[in-house]
Amino acid sequence: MRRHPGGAADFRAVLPGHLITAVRRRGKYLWWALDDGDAVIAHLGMSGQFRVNGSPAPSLPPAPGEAPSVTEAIRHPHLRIRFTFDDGGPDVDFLDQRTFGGMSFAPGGADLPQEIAHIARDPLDPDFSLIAAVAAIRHKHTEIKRALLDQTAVSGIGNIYADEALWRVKLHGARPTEKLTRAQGRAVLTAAAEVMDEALAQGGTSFDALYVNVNGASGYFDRSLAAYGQADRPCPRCGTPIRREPFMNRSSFSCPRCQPRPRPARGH
DNA sequence: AACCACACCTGTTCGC
DNA sequence: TGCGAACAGGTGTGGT
Repeated sequence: MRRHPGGAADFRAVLPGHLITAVRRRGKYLWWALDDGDAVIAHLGMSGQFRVNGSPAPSLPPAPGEAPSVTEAIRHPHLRIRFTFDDGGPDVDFLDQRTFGGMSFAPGGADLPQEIAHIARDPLDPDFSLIAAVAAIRHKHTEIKRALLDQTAVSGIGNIYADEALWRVKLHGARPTEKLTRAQGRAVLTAAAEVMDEALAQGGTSFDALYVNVNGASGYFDRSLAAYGQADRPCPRCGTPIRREPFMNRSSFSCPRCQPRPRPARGH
């Protein structure tokens, strides 16, 4: 509840009596649209997950002094919020190990919460405009990978899918956006959409208990990654060992041969 | 206005 | 064996 004004007590107080009428997303944000026009926003951050109660998870006894939960259901060490419904449906749990994720209540936010309005549509959104996204990226004065991670031109792309998309179109992430051709812009965004499509078909990327669907199942797209996390392993295209470079306090992975660094811009 | 470094987090792995 | 450092990374914020 770090971002919810009023904190946990207020969040708990405003929810009862609402009916969820739709579930929507914008980039990596999700929200429940409520019948009176309000919304319940969620972002999974790095390690957040929604779980439908009854799905397998490591169990833990109630904390000392705490009564057993009403449902006698899963007590998970990273359980942060439990939603119960009076229509008899299963509980929904919000779990988060590293707490980069969170939830908040957004009055009037059913269509699009104002705190999310700056997030662009993602490539899988039915209303995504490739033309507009390419124009927005080329308009920026930065490097292509930074533009991909910045969610205001195109959303939904994180460190993994940025590296995979750049590898597919043979571009180094340090390429300046203002010198990117429209064709290159279209190509990298199309590649990003394809990577995300393929990853979704396999249930997501990480084979790890942190990254699961509402039923607790993990994906296995990590076996298909060409560049990300593949340092010193051969590029699937040319065999050159994949390189790892520090980038914004994290890492970038690329093929030194397929994705040569751009020449440093020369002053005149 | 636009861009960028940084804080926020916890659990795991690595090096000494 | 033990301990601290490094690492994983999305986003809001404050500084430039």
